[in-house]
Amino acid sequence: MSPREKRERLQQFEVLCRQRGLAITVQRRRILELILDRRDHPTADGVYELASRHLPNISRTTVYRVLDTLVELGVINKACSPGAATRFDPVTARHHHLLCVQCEKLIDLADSRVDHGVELPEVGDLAFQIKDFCIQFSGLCAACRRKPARRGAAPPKTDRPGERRGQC
Amino acid sequence: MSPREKRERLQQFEVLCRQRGLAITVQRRRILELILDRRDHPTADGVYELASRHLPNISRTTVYRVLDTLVELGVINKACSPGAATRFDPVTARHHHLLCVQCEKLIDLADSRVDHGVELPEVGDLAFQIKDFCIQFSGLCAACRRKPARRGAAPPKTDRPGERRGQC
DNA sequence: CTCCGTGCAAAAGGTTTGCACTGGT
DNA sequence: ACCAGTGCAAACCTTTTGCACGGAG
Repeated sequence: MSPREKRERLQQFEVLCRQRGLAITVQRRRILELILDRRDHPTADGVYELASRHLPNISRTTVYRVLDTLVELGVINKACSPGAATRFDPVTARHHHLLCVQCEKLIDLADSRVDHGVELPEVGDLAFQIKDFCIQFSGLCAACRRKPARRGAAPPKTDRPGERRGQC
Repeated sequence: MSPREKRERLQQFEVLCRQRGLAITVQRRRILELILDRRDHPTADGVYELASRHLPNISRTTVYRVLDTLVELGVINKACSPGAATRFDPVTARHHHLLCVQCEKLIDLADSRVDHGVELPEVGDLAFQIKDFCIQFSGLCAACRRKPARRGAAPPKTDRPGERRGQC
């Protein structure tokens, strides 16, 4: 990530913290910086490794908690693992998923019109051989739309379209 | 799933087992049946719960092993969790992922042309409010294309396109 | 009859929680 | 000075592994 973009992201992070009354601690700042420098989707443990170099006394617990916070602020995203445990799907034909970002319910979507427009990307330079794809739509399920908010989460903001909430 | 389709799937399962010299055990058959009846993406533990009703002495270990086997046979799919641990992504703008089904490397794909064709599905009946989406392309990364196969996996079959290998 | 598959127990990750102390605000 | 945030340890949950027995081929 470019130094300029990185600076902007850090600034955005501080603004969000102040908005929500969250402290801007060394740990939060440093961990965010570390992740912004990465393009390889580190695991929590990987982040801990990296963070340890800068903050020798940091604990894994803190790393987990900070990552959670950063995800809630929306400055980073979780990749994969909507729930803790792996889930299994009897449908092996191509289909897509609706993931509720609140209760993490996973719903099959058998609408084949959806993916007709998807063109396989050109990945010649990556030498990646694509075999299939799956689209994950994220949002709120019927039940969660009725419930106002979840514990500890931000107050219900206006739903700016384009705002990123899902994880993938 | 319709009784007819279910019967077909079970038959396909038995054929695949015989092809690969795998035993058709009560546990494998029953667990497959259970999952075919579900549309709610049960976790391994959920499957264990269900299976326990029919096979009181079954162990969690077996459930895990059977699920693995069924996924390798291709009669069910894993949903989510390419790796054991959650991974974090500094990129919060919409982008997509290339997932290597062998080494489980996750690569960002910033090709916005890809998703221009995606039309949001009609989910009025589900009352699901879609906020965003993410496409996961699965296949083989450059490194794994060079390596022949992985431990214990099926021998390198011809790559029929349309064959489903990825998990999502 | 021969192994593959199972069950049990124990270990190995990954993540969360309770509690006391420390450092931002 | 107050309280959110941290560090430590222990608990917890999910998954994997080693080993001996039993049943499918």
